[in-house]
Amino acid sequence: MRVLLVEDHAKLAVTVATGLRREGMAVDVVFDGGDALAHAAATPYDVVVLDRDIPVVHGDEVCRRLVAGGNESRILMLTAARGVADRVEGLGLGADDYLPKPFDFSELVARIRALGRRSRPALPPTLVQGDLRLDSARRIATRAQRHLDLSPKEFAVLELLLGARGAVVSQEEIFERVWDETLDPFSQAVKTTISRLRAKLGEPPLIETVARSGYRIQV
Amino acid sequence: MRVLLVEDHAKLAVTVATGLRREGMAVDVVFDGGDALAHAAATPYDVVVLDRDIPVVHGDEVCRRLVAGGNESRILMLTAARGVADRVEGLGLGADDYLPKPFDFSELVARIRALGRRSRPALPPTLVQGDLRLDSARRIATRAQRHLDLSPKEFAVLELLLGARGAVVSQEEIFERVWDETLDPFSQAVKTTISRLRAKLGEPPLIETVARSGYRIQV
DNA sequence: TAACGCTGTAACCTTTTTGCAACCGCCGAT
DNA sequence: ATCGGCGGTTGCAAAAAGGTTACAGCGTTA
Repeated sequence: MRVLLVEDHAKLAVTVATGLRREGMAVDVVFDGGDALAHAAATPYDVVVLDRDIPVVHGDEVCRRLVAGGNESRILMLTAARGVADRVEGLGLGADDYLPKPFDFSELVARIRALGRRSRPALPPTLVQGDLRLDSARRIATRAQRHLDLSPKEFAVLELLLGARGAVVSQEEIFERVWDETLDPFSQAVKTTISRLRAKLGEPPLIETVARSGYRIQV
Repeated sequence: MRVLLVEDHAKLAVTVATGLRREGMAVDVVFDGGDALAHAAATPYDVVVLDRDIPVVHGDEVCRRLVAGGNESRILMLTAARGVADRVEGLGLGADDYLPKPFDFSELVARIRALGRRSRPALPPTLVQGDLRLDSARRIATRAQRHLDLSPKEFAVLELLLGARGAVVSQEEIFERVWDETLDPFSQAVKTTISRLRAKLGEPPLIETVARSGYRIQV
């Protein structure tokens, strides 16, 4: 398990790093956001433990850039915030987890382990395909800078298709992943939703039909 | 995003499920551990939101069995415990995350989203033979950069032949693997399809007939 | 309470797929 | 040379699949 610890309080940093090493992790320590980005770009860390309040580049910004840059490390934010709103905001930045300070050391270890166990997130928070842009977290869709007013079901279907990266997704799979079991399996809901989606997406067509197989996004 | 909500407090369960649905998720609800295991086995959920204190089979046990059984869903434990020890223990069971009750709804949403952001399995490799390319996942066939508009049956037959890498495939085998048993075994469907395929593939010929044996792809 | 947005259903229409059957042509054996 | 066995082609029609739209139920909102 490779860990990058970003923490400007030298004493705390050393204590934590030592503790983590004792738990068998390979830990690198940096003291500001600039170094953090440099290190993360150079080394494939499993987890980046990121204090929010750090010099040069703020923790939030580091987080944003890591995610935007396609870095595959998991991010664990250390935050002084106690309010629920702040915590949610942290996750909204693309962090995979957060831990409010002060924290218990054994909990930090448990959370790093948990993060390291997870497979790669890989899907960036916003899916992009050509001039189409889907912000999954905020539920916002735009095409060619124009805002698309999608219903929840429409959004979910589009998200699924986009996530498949051009692979054909069967009607069955769409049905299984977007609708719950209360709906009749022979329902025509999928094709209706696709139809409505196409209308909202406009020209040129993005959703292609593959006969007897399903649908796919034009690549 | 497909979610299984395991929560025995009916009122809370309904409230949460409704809220999640409004966020565009497909939510199934069950009220005890037994049903939870049954549903999880039958449906590929992205995330299982698991209350710890549920009837029939305890949440911890459900979690353990899901993990042990190789279930690929992510598990988010809901726990009333406030102490660090209990929280750590929850993660130790194999849960991917936990959320102490009472929780803020928007935080639950954020966490489910974070968990569900999983990597797509890599697309299977494209089959290539000379200037012919078959992308099975996207259902796209091209020859010499020219797009071939193949029907599902045609695609399936070509895929089968290509998969054989130049070995002879008998008409019988093609018939068995591409058509279902509802079709008359003496049907001429295979040769018709081969004929149409050849027409679409163009020159030079790719599908060779081996008298009294079957067909094969030129190598 | 009225208006509105979301969503599933049903009815109806268009397009695609596909099996069949009739017909053609090659080739070896008689 | 003729016949018979194979295999190839093609027009056709039925069936299946997919697309569109109006409408109704429902829950929310003004």
